[in-house]
Amino acid sequence: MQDQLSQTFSALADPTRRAMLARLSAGEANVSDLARPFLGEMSLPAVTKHLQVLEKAGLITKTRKAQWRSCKIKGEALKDAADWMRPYRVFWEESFDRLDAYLKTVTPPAAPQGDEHE
Amino acid sequence: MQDQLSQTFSALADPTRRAMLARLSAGEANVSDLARPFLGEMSLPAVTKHLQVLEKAGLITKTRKAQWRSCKIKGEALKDAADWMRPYRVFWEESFDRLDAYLKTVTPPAAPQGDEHE
DNA sequence: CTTATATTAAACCTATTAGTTAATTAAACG
DNA sequence: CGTTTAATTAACTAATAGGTTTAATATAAG
Repeated sequence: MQDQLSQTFSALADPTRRAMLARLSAGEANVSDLARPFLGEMSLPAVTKHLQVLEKAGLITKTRKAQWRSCKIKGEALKDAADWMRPYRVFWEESFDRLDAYLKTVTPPAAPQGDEHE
Repeated sequence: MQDQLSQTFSALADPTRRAMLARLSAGEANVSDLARPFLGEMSLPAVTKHLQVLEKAGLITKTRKAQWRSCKIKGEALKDAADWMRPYRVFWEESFDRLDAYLKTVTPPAAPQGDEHE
């Protein structure tokens, strides 16, 4: 079994599943509701599988109401993923240019002439 | 070929690749440097492949210096991933409980956008 | 009890992924 | 030139992902 973070990123690496999360961000929905936009492109069992991936990744929870399963976003796994990303913000923010210049003084690029590295 | 965001999340869904990015956040490094911590667990070609995944996902760039390839983090793809996540913050912040109660009574004003579905 | 509805499970197929080893390219250097 | 060093490509394998269709389960409703 994969580590939690890998499972989370893996679950997010599919446009169908991201669309499902987007739908769920508007509120709970059962499987049929979530399936509707995709039934032209894939079968219901395929939708079930996508939801199982989301559930195993901890991105949603399902609760049973009669014969319907109501799905709901669960924030923790998303938080863990966002937390992992946070330290990398410096690489896309304006401060990056200064950081980049700094890193070039601390870790100089390999010199062309037989300069050994570490 | 997958959409950009899926490729990015997919690239992040592996602990080896995340460790490589972590190493690169400390500054540029060539393939051998990046490989060193993993050579007990996997071969050099395996490392090359991981770096190719990161490069295709736009998470790093490689520049050639003599016979070394210097790898460097490229922020944009990470930014796109972080941007996708941002609207979901409400689901793991303290305000969530109140927001959740609110969502149950009303159609929400600012739902995160789903992907175009190809 | 029977049937309809909502959802999942089982069995299967194909493409992709992550790894391997062996061979190849490319540059630097004696 | 021939060798060493850095890294990639090629060819292969095993496991996983994402889809299918058919069958099963569980609840509600007649």
